[in-house]
Amino acid sequence: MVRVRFAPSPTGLLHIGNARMAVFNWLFARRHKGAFILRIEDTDVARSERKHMEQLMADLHWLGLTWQEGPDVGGPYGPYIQSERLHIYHDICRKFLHDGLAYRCYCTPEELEERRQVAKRTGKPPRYDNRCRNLTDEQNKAFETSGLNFTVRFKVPEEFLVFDDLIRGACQFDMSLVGDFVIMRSDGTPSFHFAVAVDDTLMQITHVIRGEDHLSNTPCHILLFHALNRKPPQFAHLSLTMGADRTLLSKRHGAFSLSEYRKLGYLPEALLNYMMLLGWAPKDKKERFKADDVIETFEISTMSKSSSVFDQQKLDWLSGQYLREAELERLTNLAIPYLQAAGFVSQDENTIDRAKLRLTVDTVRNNISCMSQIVQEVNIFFNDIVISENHIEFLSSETAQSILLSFYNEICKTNTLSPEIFKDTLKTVQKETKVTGKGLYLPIRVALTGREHGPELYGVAHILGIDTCKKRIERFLLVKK
RNA sequence: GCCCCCAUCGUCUAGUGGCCCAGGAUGCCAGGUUCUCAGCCUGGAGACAGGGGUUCAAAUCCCCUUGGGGGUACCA
Repeated sequence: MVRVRFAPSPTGLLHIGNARMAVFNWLFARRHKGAFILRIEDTDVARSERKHMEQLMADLHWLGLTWQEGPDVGGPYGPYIQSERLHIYHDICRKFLHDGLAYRCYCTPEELEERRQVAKRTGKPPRYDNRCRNLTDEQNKAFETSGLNFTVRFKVPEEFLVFDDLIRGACQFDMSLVGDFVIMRSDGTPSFHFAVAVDDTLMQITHVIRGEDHLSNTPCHILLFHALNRKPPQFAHLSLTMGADRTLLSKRHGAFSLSEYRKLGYLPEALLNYMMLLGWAPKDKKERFKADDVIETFEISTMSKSSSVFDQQKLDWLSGQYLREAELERLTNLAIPYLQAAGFVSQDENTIDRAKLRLTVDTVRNNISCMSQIVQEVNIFFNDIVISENHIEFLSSETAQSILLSFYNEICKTNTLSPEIFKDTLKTVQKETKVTGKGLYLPIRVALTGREHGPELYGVAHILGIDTCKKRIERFLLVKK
């Protein structure tokens, strides 16, 4: 059975780059009818926070991902939070020490740093020189009794290590270039490498799907799997996602967090679709698809090896497509908080004119790429309009006045202003005034909205309703008198 | 510095030796849709990083260069 995991560290908001890793793990698990596991890697005590973990899970759920095992749902291989697994790492570390796979290192961070600098200056690889590996018994005893802090380092054999990456094929590393690395810090917490290998072993992970930034760490992990007596899982290193500036998308880019997109009112399925398009393309070349549509055909080996740039414009296009197709009722509900925040509709949802709201959302959905943008679009429907001096002058002209008057007389003959009636009305006005095109529409648009641009006029008139339309026209009929 | 990975339109990609003087999408430009912005429709410009090989034939295979990214921590 396939078992994969997404293992974020709760040190901030989940950004698109990491979320994408979760998506492909999830997709892979579904493709192979396996389990998707969420594990929280919070061994970096200084930067990890519980609220981040909760936010992260909420964001993932919002995206539509579900996991079979994790901190919130439990599972047979828990706990799923590394800070709650400390005793496990200690036990295994002790065993490593006992079996001679690891040793205590008494070098201080300052000493290490200095030696690194020296190595760099002399053009040598700045790796740990393994000096504590060969401490004599006397030296070890002396250190032990001195009560000095120590780390535990893993003995890295000097060998060539080759492994097959599902995406990149054969990758090989010369381990003589890698120093003995720390598996247990002096404060008793495990290092990332150690915790990962231990957890992936104990949690029976079969496939490790993660970012390419871990590629060079992989040989270290493989060594640890061997030490743990376990066949290493299969690896698949996905290309990374960059920002428009071609630097790695990171937590520093707050705007690229899942939470941010959620707040802006992007539809989760649109974002999910876009993320799947980064580094992968479906066989049929259709760019709009649901995860369900591609489950059967998804092959991780076909994923791109090169990194990709996150393209906000394409996301916006895709998001717009989804907005156009989404169920109106859903969009209306989604719109309400934004309109409330802008003061356009009441805080009390029961008093909101939903019919009008639905119509409004339906009219402007073509003009926006995420729901928060609705605020700029709908001002004219909820506020009294302000007409500039220029526009007053414009509407005072003889032709403008004749158009407005004709239009006014026509709408007085009816009691609703559906799009059809509006179009018929304009035809009549056109015949009467002999004005067509822009000359015909613009005066009415300006009188009705105070703007020269906006959504389709017939839609605007419909939402405004006949009474408001009359009132707004009346204001300018007075101009002439 | 050293190690590793990568390299097709601005961007995301299709392409696994002949179907490719390279296809799609987005973005951009133009025209259309009896108003505008947008949307939609139609059309257009736009790429195999460079140099060597291998081969009857190379975007596709090999080598070098260049460029980009990652790693080289008691971060993950």
